[in-house]
Amino acid sequence: MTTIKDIAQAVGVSCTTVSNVIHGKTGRVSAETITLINEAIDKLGYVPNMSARALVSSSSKVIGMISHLTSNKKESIVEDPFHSAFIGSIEKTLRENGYYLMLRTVETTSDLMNFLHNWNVDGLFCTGVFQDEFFEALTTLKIPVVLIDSYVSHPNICNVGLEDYDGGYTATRYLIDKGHKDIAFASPTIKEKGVVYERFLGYKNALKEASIPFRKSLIFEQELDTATTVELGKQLAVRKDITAVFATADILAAGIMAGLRQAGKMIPEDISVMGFDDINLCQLTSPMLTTIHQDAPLKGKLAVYFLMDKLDNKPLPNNEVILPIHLVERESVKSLYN
Amino acid sequence: MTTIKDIAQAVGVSCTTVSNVIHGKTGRVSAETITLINEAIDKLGYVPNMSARALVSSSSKVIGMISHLTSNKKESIVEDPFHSAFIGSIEKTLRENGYYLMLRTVETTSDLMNFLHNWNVDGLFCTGVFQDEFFEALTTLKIPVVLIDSYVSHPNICNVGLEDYDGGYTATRYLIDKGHKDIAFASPTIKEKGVVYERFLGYKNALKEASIPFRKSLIFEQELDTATTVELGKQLAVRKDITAVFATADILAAGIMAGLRQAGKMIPEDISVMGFDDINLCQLTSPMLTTIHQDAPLKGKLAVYFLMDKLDNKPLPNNEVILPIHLVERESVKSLYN
DNA sequence: TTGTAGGCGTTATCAG
DNA sequence: CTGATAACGCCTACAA
Repeated sequence: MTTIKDIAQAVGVSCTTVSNVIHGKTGRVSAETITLINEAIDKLGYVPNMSARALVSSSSKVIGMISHLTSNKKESIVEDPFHSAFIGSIEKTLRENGYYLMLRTVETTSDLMNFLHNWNVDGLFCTGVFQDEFFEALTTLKIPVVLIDSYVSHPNICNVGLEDYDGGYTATRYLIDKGHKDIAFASPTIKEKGVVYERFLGYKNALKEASIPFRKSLIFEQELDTATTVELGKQLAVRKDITAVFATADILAAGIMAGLRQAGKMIPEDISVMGFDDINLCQLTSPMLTTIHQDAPLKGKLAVYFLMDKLDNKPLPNNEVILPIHLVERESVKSLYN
Repeated sequence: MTTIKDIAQAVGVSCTTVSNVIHGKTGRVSAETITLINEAIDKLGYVPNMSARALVSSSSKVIGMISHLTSNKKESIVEDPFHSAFIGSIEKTLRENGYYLMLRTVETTSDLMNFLHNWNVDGLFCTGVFQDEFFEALTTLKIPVVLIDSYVSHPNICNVGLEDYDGGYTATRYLIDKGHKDIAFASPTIKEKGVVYERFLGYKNALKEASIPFRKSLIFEQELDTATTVELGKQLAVRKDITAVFATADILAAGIMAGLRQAGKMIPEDISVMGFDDINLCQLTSPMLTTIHQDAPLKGKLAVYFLMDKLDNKPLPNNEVILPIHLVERESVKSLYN
């Protein structure tokens, strides 16, 4: 392990000078010394020790990506096929900016606090946070926090989100335009201030606009694991009063399609299905899934830019970015007007 | 930030004593002091500063999960739907053992070295490493390295793998038993000492055992992105000399099925398809995909156990774990004997 | 049973 | 232009 001291000795200067050169505080160092030092750094293979830096500067270059494990749910953030798509993007962008990514699952608020203190974490990403005690804790932090896919807002906190309401509206409206009136809404638990809630609102409003009465009996909330979603599909198959299903996630939609098929239904002939996210899966199902597209890598990138700006204390016009969605028409929806 | 010093002052003892209590070196501390210290720790909310510890102890509790970006490929580890499945498992197990996970993509060997030195990284996970300069670098490290899904071995390095040969053999054998003789093999580039190579060997040997001549023209190597895999399916559709396809990854198999279908082929009536991995997707395609199952979370867990043992300097009987595979029969393969 | 002191690698402050 | 020196929080001999 080459240290600053080693470089200093090799060149015959003090640690201070070396440190200054490393940090480009080159104003008061002779050009000659600079090259000498840089050569030594190359030759001896000096690499900064981040722990030492963190210790002395109270900035660690560590960014945490937090997965908040509520209650009994055992799955962590990376297991969600959609979220995992932008973690790669986040790591990349972070790296390009000289930061390091720690993945961490926390169960309680104090788990989080401990983690933060352990490493002097500089900033945080969290997904799927709701209005609860955990969120309250987040707002009290003195480090920048970027929430992804959350509908809780606070002056201390940035949000990177999606036109979820629009997504829900667009999807439902599309089904209505195709002549559907009996449209089921399938999703994980609809929590207030959550993404799903917004999409639900979009669904409801599209219905309302078309003067289609909202029916509670067409709302299906359940977990996203394959077995459950397939089961839901089977359940839906016996309902005579449904011509279309809008699922708020592609994996959910795909599971429903599988269940429907297993129950002998044809898609879209017997029943139409729409998804949300536009993950690869949409092009692999049969029929291919019509869905609402969102750009996961871009989301990750923007989240990082946001965090970087906050870390640089740049004044931000607002603390929210909303990414657009658009509909991708494939084969899983049938027009009733034929 | 409460420090050890604060605790010491609060209780009226020295830092040493506090440190000793924290580390359970309780042999030479009075019971009374111990409780006093523990109370203070609770009350003042002391959390160890890992940077400081790392600095002084040359062990950082940081474990790196390395994604090696070869050449022009831009995708990182977490974007692979299969690999991402066990990162969650790795983080969890690591956390339970007091370690922290840093995700990092490196392009060159020196990227890796820098990262390692930056944080005094205690141990490493890498996936998909081949016999190359990067691997050579790995073998020279003084920290434990656990390779996942790699067929390069070295005394300094641990491997967590799969019965890949067996998987290839079992899949092919299954197809043969169903009466297939013209079996295509689809995979990413077959690199020597890679997982895919082993599966390929299994394929070849199953053929040989059944006295079916190996034909180079039935081997298809390409990228795993959706567009390419679908394209391959279409390509396969026009080949009259193929009755079955064995794909070394479910995403590949699913893409092929989609392409086949788009070209008007029925699965498994016209052509049978087998996958590998048994990800959720297998139950969502139509028909559901017959595949070779492997246990991703277990793989992650075992990888961590391996690393922990190495870090504890436990003598290991051998530096390799091979997880078993088994065939999962679904609907994508047709018997030719009907 | 407990305390003192030195040092890990770095940066910042303040002199020269 | 450059160099001591202290400090960050922690651990570990060694002393007491």
